[in-house]
Amino acid sequence: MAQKPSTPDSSQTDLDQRKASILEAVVAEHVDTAQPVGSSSVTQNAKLDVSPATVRSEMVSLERQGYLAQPHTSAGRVPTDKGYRYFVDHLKSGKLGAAKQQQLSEFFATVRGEVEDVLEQTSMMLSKLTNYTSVVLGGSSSTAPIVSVQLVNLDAHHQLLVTVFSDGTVLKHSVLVDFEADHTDVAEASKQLNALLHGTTISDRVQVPSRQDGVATLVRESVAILHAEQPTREGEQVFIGGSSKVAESIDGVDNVRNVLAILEQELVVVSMIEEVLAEDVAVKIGSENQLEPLASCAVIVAPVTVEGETIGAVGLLGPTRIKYSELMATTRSVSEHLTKHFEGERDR
Amino acid sequence: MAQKPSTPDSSQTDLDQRKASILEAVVAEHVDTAQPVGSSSVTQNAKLDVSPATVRSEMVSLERQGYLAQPHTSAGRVPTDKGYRYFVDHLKSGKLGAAKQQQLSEFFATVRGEVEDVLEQTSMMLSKLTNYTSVVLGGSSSTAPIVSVQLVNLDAHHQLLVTVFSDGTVLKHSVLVDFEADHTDVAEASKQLNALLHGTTISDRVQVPSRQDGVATLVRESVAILHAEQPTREGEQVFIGGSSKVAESIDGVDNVRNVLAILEQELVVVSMIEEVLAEDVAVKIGSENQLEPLASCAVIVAPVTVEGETIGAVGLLGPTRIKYSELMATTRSVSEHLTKHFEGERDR
DNA sequence: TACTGGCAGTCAATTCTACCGAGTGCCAAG
DNA sequence: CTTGGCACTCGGTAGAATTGACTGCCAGTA
Repeated sequence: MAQKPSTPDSSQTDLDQRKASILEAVVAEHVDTAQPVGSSSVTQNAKLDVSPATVRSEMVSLERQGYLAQPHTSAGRVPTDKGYRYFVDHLKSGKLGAAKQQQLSEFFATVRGEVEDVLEQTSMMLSKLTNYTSVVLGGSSSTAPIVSVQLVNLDAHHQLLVTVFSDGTVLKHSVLVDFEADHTDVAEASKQLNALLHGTTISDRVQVPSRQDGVATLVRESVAILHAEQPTREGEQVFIGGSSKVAESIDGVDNVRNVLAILEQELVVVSMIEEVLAEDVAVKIGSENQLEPLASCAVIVAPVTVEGETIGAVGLLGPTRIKYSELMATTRSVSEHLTKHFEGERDR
Repeated sequence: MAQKPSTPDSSQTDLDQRKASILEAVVAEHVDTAQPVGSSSVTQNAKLDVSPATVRSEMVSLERQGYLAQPHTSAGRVPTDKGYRYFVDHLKSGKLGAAKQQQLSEFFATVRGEVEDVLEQTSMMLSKLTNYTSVVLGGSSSTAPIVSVQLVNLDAHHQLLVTVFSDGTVLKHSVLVDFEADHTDVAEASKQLNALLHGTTISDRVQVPSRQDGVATLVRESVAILHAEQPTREGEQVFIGGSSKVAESIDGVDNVRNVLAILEQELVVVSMIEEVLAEDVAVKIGSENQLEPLASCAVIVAPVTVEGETIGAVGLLGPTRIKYSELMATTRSVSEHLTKHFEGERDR
């Protein structure tokens, strides 16, 4: 009785038709009710013509394989992370309801302003739309060409480097030098920087003057600082919308506290999202998340891509019992809208 | 028996010595234990040489006057908002513990970087130090003189106005015009703007050209946009540190949710803080807050003032049962440190 | 007159008991 | 392989009893 030869070689990674249906029904109902689901309600909701007893024995098997779990004897079953994973993997990509589609279109038709504002508003909108916490990751150090570079004299030893990119991004950095720079030096350096960098991107390398005078030093320093932007991914912006939803959707004060604490650490959020994207997965369920406090959470992420380059991402954070189909569709749709939005901007 | 002529005319706004001591003891213990406090523990902790019975009758009187409340018969007493208010008003400004003073000094000795970074880090530090949520409000549209103004051509109808202030603040705005502006127009407008605005602040009014050509229009638009900054207080920055602490310190999921929702709305936070500052009060307790969801919260605020002008504020948000003395001292100290920090920067 | 100790009364919180019912596992029959 | 039947388990709920921390009141005392 150790092995069940029900359907040949199907019990390892795949489930037979009926087991799949049962799993699906359990997921659906548990997402809906937040309660463990029993064998009889499965027979009603799944379009299976079998008795509860049959379902029960199947559920025992599903539990052995790790797809379901029992909170305690004489309770119904609850999907495990593995169960959700199977469910998600076998989801035929659902479509977004017309109403929501409409709302999204309206939002993106009316949204205006700086890149940051668009991303922030998107994040808030997404959270309001779904009632979950949203995370929007945007435009790391811009890959757009530089439109203008300017050094501003704060005082003799401190300059401020202000860089404007063609997509409207503005970056600023302190530049410290160990000699006294006067206004004319700074103005001259500014001029040279503009000549040097205008039209380039931060990943382009440029020839810098090697002279040892003040102006040349300023120019070298500034270029170095700008180029240093690239690898560190510093300047990545994170917009979190609806952190209050955490309190609603996650239960257990401790869990809420921990999840909020994670959201506070933007770097952690960035790496979390990047990890999800790196593995080319759109969803991380419960313990699949590296971060232990997220064991009770599901994360859904979709990239925002402009001309083949991933320039950001939009994500949702909720409990594992979440409407995957709908929310995945929403996330994907928002990311597509954003992509279109930014491509539109670029072409103008 | 309707009136108690115990001490002549003292029962209206002020409390006699003993009542004050009792109130203080109740506040102290309730802050500590979160439990209603009974008459006998008051006799032990307050340095009063009276019996519990006496304290009880005094507490009845305090309750009649609205300083204390009973959750139910046969429970101890809890301070009301009015009780806390009295306590706070009669607090001799406490001193900060040496350890915390040390930590603050160290932090401010090592903190570096752009204004935004300093404020953000301060907010995080303050939250970590106190274990409550902190709010740091910073540098509205800078009052510092303008160092440089620049128009950047995004496309024919869209320009980006980048303004750099002497304190390192950078502001950017979209400028839309209904004619086609080419690069030379924009460059010329940029030049004129610099000549016009360099050294002025946004509250200074300047003479703008009245000609109807493109360049003049650009200049007029830009100046108008900058001057519009002042009244709206747009661009006010809010840094919220430790929102996860809300989950710890406020009880009731609904309360947590509501408070978090408020913190999400930055505008609301700004107006809340400004209201506290406007009334020249440092503390708002419970129902004193205009915002209904904050009825269970206390807010402590201190202004950051540079050369007589309020350029920001630092605040703490916690439950009403909070260590007022210590946290007020901490808040004040941080605001002073910030003041010093920015004055130092300005003088450099 | 102001304070005190004593005492009866109140009420939330805790514990316990009993019970219900949803749901299971097992089994023998179809 | 499926099914109905049945005994069993165990969380959740409701009600009763108990506990204990207070209070308010009062009569006695300095």
